[in-house]
Amino acid sequence: MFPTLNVQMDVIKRGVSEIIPEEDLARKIERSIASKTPLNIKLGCDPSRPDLHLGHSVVLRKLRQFQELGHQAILIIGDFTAMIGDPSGKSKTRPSLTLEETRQNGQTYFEQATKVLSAKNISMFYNSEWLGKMAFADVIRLASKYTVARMLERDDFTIRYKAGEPISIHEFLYPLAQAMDSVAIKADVELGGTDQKFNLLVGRDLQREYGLEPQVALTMPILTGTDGVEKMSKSLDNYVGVSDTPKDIYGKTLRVPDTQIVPWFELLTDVTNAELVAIRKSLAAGTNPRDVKRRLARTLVALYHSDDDARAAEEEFDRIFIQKSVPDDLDETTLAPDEVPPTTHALLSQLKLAASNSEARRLIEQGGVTIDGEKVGGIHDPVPSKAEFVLKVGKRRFMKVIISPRP
RNA sequence: GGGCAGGUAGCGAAGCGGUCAAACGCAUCAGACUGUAAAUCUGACGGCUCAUGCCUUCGGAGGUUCGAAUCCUUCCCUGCCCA
Repeated sequence: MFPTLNVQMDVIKRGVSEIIPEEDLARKIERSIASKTPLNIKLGCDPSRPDLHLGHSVVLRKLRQFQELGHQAILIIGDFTAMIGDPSGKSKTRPSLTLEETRQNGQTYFEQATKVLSAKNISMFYNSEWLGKMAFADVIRLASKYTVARMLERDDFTIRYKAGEPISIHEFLYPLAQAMDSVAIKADVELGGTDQKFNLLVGRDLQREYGLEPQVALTMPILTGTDGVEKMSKSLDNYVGVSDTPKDIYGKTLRVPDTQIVPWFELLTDVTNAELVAIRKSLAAGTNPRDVKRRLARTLVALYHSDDDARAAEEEFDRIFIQKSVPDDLDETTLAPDEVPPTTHALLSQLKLAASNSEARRLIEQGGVTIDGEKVGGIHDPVPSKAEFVLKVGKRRFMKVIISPRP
């Protein structure tokens, strides 16, 4: 029923950052095999940001591998914490959500997560189920099980404390709340990014406190975003969304710096370890990284869409960037003749291709605007008197403008 | 509760009565180069304007002044020290 220990460990260890402690994991797996009982593999999800990107997929893919080995995936939607609003990571306080919003986001999250996860061996819980029932006395009891000094060990807190940045009391409660989730569902393994290490370890401590066997903490590397520097995140706009169109996945992937090719292959695709070695070798031997990256981009599109989409995305990309032609499926706008402004400059802001008139002026002055391939020379240039034309703004914003009377 | 230091454009950070739409760095956008890049170079980077210029910004609200991001009052927020 379950693969052997060695087979399982091989699969599980690929790409991971740390398994703490590894012996415990081996022991749990052995027992699972012997008793024919799947392990509970926990993953906490933040419903305040339900748009999943490839960064999330790193951990989700690991969870999927556990599923394929026959174990039980348990998604915990952190609706309770989202309702309070977590300001951690200093800057802005996240908006608090209503119960309905968290449910809705949770549903969205689930839908997107299942693009990666298997529909079998999966269950989902909202942590308000147990956290919402705790009385203040329970919370105090919970808080008494951990000390300030140990909390401050967390890297994030240490840094902020030293830098004189604010840390709210309730931020100390988040790791404890997350740990309570592990207690509630009796997690055997909890997955997370390396930035979750502390929280995952608190889970171990708390499970012990509550008389359970501690979970194994398994951390995955943080995926670097399309800028090749920062962690992939929506707010930095260096992400590739799992719901992005084939065109976007392909284009964004190709824009990633070459240094990310191997890590992305390792963390985001199913290429075998042997292939990974081969890819490394061929890059070292001087293969044009572009070709390897094209393969990466195709692989990713195929993963979230289909092989056909991958091929189409590549053709489209070549058409736009190599042949400098226009894409296949242009956005179109139809304007009645009396809606057409006198200048291209005005047209840009009217069509929202520029955020403001100043922005439109800048784009034109800097030579970033073309009409049917002809550069727009000045901000007073009139809109061409054609029935339709293609407006290109910057490198990749296109709009087909059709001028015709309203029916 | 008391003392001190702070809150400036997306972020970081100068400025401390006029020459401030506000230096500089990062991020961003456009152009050149290229492999689609990355790196590099050039330019832009509050809004309106062909332009001279005008309008709205320096935590909030008042005030002093011909003139305030800069001074005063007060309120809010943050950090540190003392209690």
